[in-house]
Amino acid sequence: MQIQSITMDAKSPSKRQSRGRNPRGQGERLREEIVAATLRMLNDLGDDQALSLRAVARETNVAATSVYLHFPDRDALVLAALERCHQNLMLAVQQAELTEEGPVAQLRGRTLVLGAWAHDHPGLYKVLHESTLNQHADMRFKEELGRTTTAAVQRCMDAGLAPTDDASRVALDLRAAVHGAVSMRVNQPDQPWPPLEDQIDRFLCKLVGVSPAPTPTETTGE
Amino acid sequence: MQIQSITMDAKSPSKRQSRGRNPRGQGERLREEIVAATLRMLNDLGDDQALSLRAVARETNVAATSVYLHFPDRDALVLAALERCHQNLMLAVQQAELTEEGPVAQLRGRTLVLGAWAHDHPGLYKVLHESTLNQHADMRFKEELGRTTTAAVQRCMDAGLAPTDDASRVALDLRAAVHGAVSMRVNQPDQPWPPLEDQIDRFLCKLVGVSPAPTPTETTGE
DNA sequence: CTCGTAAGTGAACAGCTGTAGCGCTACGAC
DNA sequence: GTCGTAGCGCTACAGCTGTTCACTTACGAG
Repeated sequence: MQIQSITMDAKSPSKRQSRGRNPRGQGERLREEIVAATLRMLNDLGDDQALSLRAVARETNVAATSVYLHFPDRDALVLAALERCHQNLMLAVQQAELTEEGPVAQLRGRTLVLGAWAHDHPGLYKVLHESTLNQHADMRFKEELGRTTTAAVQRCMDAGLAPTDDASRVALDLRAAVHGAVSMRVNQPDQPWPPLEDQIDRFLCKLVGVSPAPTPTETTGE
Repeated sequence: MQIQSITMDAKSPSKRQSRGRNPRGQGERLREEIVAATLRMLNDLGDDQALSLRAVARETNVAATSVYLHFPDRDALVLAALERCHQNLMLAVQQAELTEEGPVAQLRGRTLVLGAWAHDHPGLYKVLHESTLNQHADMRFKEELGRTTTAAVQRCMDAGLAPTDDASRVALDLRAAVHGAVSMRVNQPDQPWPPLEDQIDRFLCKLVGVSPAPTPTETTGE
């Protein structure tokens, strides 16, 4: 039903502020603007296939062909944006890990921040983890998330704060559960979901076997 | 100026088998064929936005305009197909539930079948649960899945086979975890995932608190 | 056989898309 | 002041899309 042909050309009245060209040697700045616009639009759309190179160019106040000065084609643009996007996410997660003390609080912190990030950037979360790009493009950079999660779980086990087990398997279970909880909320934002924090704490408790911070009941002393 | 009627559509060699029109009163049969083609293509694409009405018409060997005899517009077509798709899924789940005995086996059976269905129809699973249609269209028919899952969990609790708790909350946790596990596999099919069955059994055990059938290790003697 | 009508077509409109090739223009070293 | 070139724009092509309207064909009741 949605009409998306709003005739946004608007060529006559407020055509384009021409954006002023960058000074010599600073041509790479346009690349940054394009990536930023791409991320904004991908977040709004929640689907990479729906993003057109021309729309990105319009949003950047630039001719469509100027995008080709920095990216060989549309797919390369989207991929570059997603790689930057993933970097941002990993940075947030790592920062959360650094500000917490103790392996359990660190695992909990990084997981909560991941949930919060998804809540703040639902469209990007969708594109990053649920777009068909995952099947057709090389997104190996995403493996980092799996590795660091496993490491965080392993640290809990090493400290005796979680029952020793196959850390990568436990981490996978946790990741799946959290991704599922986040995905449901991202895809059906109007549903009356209970607090994500509580759900994550339950997953940490039941799947990993740690007792999340506030009430530090001892684990079974061994 | 330019004459643009050069395209010609490849009319001569292998255009269309004409499909033969339906007998009087059987016009609804085309509707079935169109829905079936839509589901096939959605499963291949894994994204509703990528499906074009014209492509569906081509796949059905029918003129594009003939689709409008049965659906008011493209979105209505996709929605009708997804509703049928959901019916099929629910049918499979309910059948699995009927062939099992005992609340735990039933809960396990329905969950495993859901996972198997997603494995067999990855694209449809994506469209059904992860497409942007969820945000823009009315897909309330999906609520059925939540209700029946909660009911299945409740039956386990009532039978004393799972610790009594808020059944809808436990069911939501289970659903989230399973959806996450399935979603990761569907979106990155080339990753080396461990068996889904085992993961589901762990979720049933750790999140719901039941002990899945085959190896009947006793619950902690009480 | 006649003929209303159910079933399906064809052409056209207005818009969108990715991409190629060539053209411009203003900055800044000289 | 000159002038190479970095930084970007314009036009065009070939193709796709959803949707509308007028049109045809063939079935089957009478």
